[in-house]
Amino acid sequence: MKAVGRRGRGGPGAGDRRRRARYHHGNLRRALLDAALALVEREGADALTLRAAARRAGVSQAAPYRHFRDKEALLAAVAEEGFRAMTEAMRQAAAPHAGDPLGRLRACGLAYVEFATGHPAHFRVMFGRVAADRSAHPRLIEAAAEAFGLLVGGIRDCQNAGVVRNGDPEELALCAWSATHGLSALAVDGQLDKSARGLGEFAQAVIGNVFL
Amino acid sequence: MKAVGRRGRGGPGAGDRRRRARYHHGNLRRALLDAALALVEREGADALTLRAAARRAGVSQAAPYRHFRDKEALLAAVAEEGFRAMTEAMRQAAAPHAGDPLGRLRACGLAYVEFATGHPAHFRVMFGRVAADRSAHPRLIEAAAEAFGLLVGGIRDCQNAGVVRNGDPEELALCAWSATHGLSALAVDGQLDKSARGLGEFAQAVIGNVFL
DNA sequence: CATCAAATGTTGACTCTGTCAACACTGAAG
DNA sequence: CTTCAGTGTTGACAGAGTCAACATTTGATG
Repeated sequence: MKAVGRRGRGGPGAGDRRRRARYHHGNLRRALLDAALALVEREGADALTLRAAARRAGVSQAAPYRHFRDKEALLAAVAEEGFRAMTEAMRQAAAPHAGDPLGRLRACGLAYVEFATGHPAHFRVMFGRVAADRSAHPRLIEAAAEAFGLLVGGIRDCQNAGVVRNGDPEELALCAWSATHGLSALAVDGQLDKSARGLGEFAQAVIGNVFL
Repeated sequence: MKAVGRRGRGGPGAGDRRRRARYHHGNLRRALLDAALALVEREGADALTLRAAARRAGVSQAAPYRHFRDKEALLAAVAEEGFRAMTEAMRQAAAPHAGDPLGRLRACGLAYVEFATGHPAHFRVMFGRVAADRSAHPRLIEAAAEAFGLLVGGIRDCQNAGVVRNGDPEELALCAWSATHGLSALAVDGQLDKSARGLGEFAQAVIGNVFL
């Protein structure tokens, strides 16, 4: 009698969890996030729907509300994961260049662009409308700040090492960030078709041009 | 007897058009576009709904389908108008600087950023997902190309006049465009709060930094 | 162990949105 | 005047976000 012998939970094809279907999922929040990530990654940002995520996680349509206040909260969480992943990618790209500040910076910028072009839908969620009031999602802000911090720190290191022209670090950083982000955004929006050959080279050129 | 004596067209409060309400609107396409623009401008991109636009134009929910294949087509038209407006703004900003290529370029870049920050929601529509297949909206592509052409042309002029460092023109143009667009996008997404003081100055700095 | 309260899921319902089919009104051409 | 293409209208359907009411677990407490 422990089986939830109703008429099945939801539509057909909701894969059984191997173990007897439990009423409580155990880690629904994480499962919903994974489902949301998968949806964004494979079907685009428009496919990210609370109901679709719930379906994918094998729960009812209202279940997500126990873990996310509303759709905006899910969006924010997805964006946050994106920033963390991008930060990690930048870190790994910079790692081999210990002792070479400029090399690290270039690698970071390249990783930024590659993350964007490699995960366009996710990138769009990260920088899209996400929320009317971003300040309602402090963890999102923190994650974004960490990514930005990597760039700013890299520039500061370059300046300290004397391999970049002088000037207000904050200002130079903003310049570098703008160039990197702009290139990424334009690439993601498909505005750069004509020069489809080597986006990576362009990225290097853009990054290099900013400092010289 | 000419009066359409039914029970009114649609819900209550559909403002009468001063003249006797006509069954045919006369210029619904334009009215819908204006309604859409107003919605985006005053209530954000999320408020842009086919039904809301129809309501605002005083017609039924299905009427828009006589003028736009689907919501995507309306979105594309809104984006197109945005690009045209931005192009016009850049032209007017550059006008006073005849004979001064660098001045023109700076003015264009500044106008680009100002358009973005002055019409954030509209800017988001212009560069958002808009359509899965952008190539289905040739007029949009054309309008966007015209705007970008202004920037690229301005850079070429600077190079011809020798006021910008040498290098592959295409590459430098992309660099300038990326920096300008990136700054705009970051500003619109609210990532630049800490330095909220003078965005205009930053714009100048970014634009100036790219060339030196 | 028995019990109860907090978590966490489920149903069912409401409203809004995009979209379609069927029908109605209008103006212009014949 | 008749007719027809163009343009609007109603009504309906499915899918989405969200909420209220109810069900099932689980863990703390006696």
